[in-house]
Formats: sequence, structure tokens, C-alpha cells
Amino acid sequence: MTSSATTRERILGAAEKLFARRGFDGASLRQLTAAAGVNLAAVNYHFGSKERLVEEVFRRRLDRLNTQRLAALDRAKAHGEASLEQVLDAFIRPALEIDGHGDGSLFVRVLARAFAEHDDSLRRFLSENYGHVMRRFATELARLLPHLSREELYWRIDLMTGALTHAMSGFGMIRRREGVGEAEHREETIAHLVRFAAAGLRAP
Amino acid sequence: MTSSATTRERILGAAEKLFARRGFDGASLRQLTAAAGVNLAAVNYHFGSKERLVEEVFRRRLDRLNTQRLAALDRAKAHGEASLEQVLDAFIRPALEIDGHGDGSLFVRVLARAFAEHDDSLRRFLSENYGHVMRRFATELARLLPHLSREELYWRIDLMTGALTHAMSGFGMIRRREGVGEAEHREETIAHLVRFAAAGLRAP
DNA sequence: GTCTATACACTGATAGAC
DNA sequence: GTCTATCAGTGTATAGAC
Repeated sequence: MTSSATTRERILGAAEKLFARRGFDGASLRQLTAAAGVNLAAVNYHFGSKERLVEEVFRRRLDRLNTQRLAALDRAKAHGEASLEQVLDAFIRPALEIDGHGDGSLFVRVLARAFAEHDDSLRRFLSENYGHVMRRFATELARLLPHLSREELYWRIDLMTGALTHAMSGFGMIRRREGVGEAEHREETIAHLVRFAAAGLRAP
Repeated sequence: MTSSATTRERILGAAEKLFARRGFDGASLRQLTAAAGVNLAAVNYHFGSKERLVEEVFRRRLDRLNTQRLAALDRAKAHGEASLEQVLDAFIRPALEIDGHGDGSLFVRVLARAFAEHDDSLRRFLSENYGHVMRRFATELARLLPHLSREELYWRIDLMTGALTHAMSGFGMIRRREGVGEAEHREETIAHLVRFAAAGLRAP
């Protein structure tokens, strides 16, 4: 249990980095275990399969992301009702503020890619870990947009999610203009996303 | 040239079906060539690599899709200026109306998946084949939304594209409600997409 | 030109020795 | 827990048949 924990962590660290840089299929277990300095078979011993390793990499980050999103929502509602823009900010900001060990923005890309992929098992896993957060925000949005039917609302949320996912997957890449710092770039991105999503959701 | 054409076509047909059902990495060349009734090596002979085969599958459809989108835009402008909703309809409708040989909706999923993936070489290919269409629509949108800066407009178009891509990737899947026909479902989808995108683009 | 058989270097997974 | 050896499966390349 003592040495196994460090092996596990070494694998997870190397996996996150390599998955972000080369994609899930692009990063092989042999590259990954070599980078982590562990034996190839250790992955299957500790995680059972490559797919389960992918899920574990996500779980570490998603647990924290979900917590931060809900906390941000609570904070927005602390002093009375939250505006639509505040709710959207609470949803978007934590995702763009993820920063692991300098590779945070890379992880955002992986997260977005995973969400965009329609791999059934991975989607199921994400919906299990994401589900309650999405439902919480959906409830909040339903309150703020009473003119929308339930069906219409779900459509809008789905479209909004698509836009955000798409934007997030590009965040941290080429898009950053020259001479613009990381923090400033992030604020710009958040502002654009919130403005677009709010307008789309408010449509008659 | 005579028999090679049928072999080429058989590979392309089987590829489109299998890529749609199992993804690019999920469908192996051995499954694919077995389904097409051709030899494994025929893929490399006719296309050079699996990646190039993927591109060819797209090119067949995209050429037609691009033409239809531009034609729809011209039609919308035939009797004077086109509204924002008409421009968006011209962009969205042809994508959802693709119908190859009964597997049209499957191809939409593949197209959306490809667009969502940030594989560099595939993206470059898509932008080369899609580029001029996107620029044409961007010009049209710039005319209809003069209050937006160029930078703001590109942001909005990117977000809109993300939303549409995400929605398209789900089109033809589980989402169709019971008792709703294909045509009716498509009209509903188009209406939702146009409404959301128009509102997002019009945001102040 | 078109097609095929075959081999090569990879992949993820697993059984079994230590 | 860890490691070696080995498995079936993958994309790719090529020599040679027609």
C-alpha cells in the first residue's frame, strides 16, 4: 500500500500530461509507463485497463471542478437572487481556472475532447460524475428563464454546453493573442462565453 | 481503372458506415476491408493510409454539402436582403438534410465528431475544404451584425459553430422523441438551432 | 495498374514467476 | 506489488502475381 500509492500517482501524473498532449489513443501505455518510470503491466494491475485509467485521470479533476462550480453558485446566491450572467459565470469560470501543475489548460482541452467524443462508456462515466451538477444548474436556469418550457430549456442548455465545450477545447491553444497575459486572456474568454450563452438562453 | 473504381467505392462505402458506427479509431482496416469484401492492402494502395481514407470519406460528402450551403445562401438572397435567420437556415439545413444511402444521419455524426476532434492534420484538411464557405457566411453575418467588431464576430461564429456541431453530433441518435417522424424531427432541430444561434449572435 | 499475400513494428492485455 | 514473456490485434510497407 505504501509503494503502490506512489506508483499509482506516478502513472496518473504521466497519464494526464500525455493524454493532454497526444490524446487518448495517441498516448500509448508504453510511452506512458516509460515516462512514469514504472513497468508496463503496472497500469493494468492498478487500474484494470487503459479505459479505467482515463476515467481515474478525470475523476481527480472533476471532483474538484464540480465542487468549485457548486461553491461558486452558492456564493453567487449568497446575497439574494443570482443573475443569469452570475450563474453562467459560476459554471464557466472554474473550468477555465483549472490549473494542475502548470498543465491546467492542457487538461481543459482533454476534458472538452472527452465531452465531445461520443464514446458511450466514457459519456456514461462523465454523466454519472457530472449529472448532479448539471441538474443543479438546470434548476437554477429554469428559475431564471420561466418563459421556457422544460423541453425548450433542455435544448438551450445542450446548445450552450456545446458552445462552451467547443470554446474550452480551444482555450490555451493558438487562440491567445500576442502580448496578452494568461489571466487577461481567461477573463476575455469568460466574458465572451457568458455574453453569448446568456443571449442564447434568453431568446424568446 | 474500371475495376479499381468499384473497389475504391466499396472501401469508401464500408468506411463511411463503420466510421459512423464505431469511430475512426474504433473501426479497424481489417473489419473495414472484410465488410467491403476487398483485400486489406487495397486501402493503402488506393488511399495511401487510413488517415487519407478518412479524408476521402469526408470529401465526397463535404463537396456536396458546401455547394448546397452556398446555393441555399444565394437562394435566400435572391429576393433582396436575407435575414439573420435565413442565413443561419442556409448554413444549418443542408447539414441535417444530408442523406447518403439511408445512412445520412450517421454521417452527420461523423462530421461533427471530426470537427470536435482537435487532431491537427484532420482540422487542417477540413479548414482547407470548408474555409471558403465559412468565409462567405462570415461576410454575410458581418453585414447583418454591423455593431460587432471583427474580433467579436469571429468569437460568436466560433461559439455558434460549437453549438451546432454539438447538436449535430446528437442528431439521429437517441434524441428523437417517440411518435415523431424524421422530417418533423429535423424541422424542430433546425428551428431550435436557428433560434439559439440568432440570439447569441445578436447579443449586444 | 490492380490486387494479394506476407511480414514488420506497434498496441493493450494477461498469465505466471518472483 | 512487481516484472518478464507472450498473446491477439492494429496500421503500414513491400514484393510479386495477374
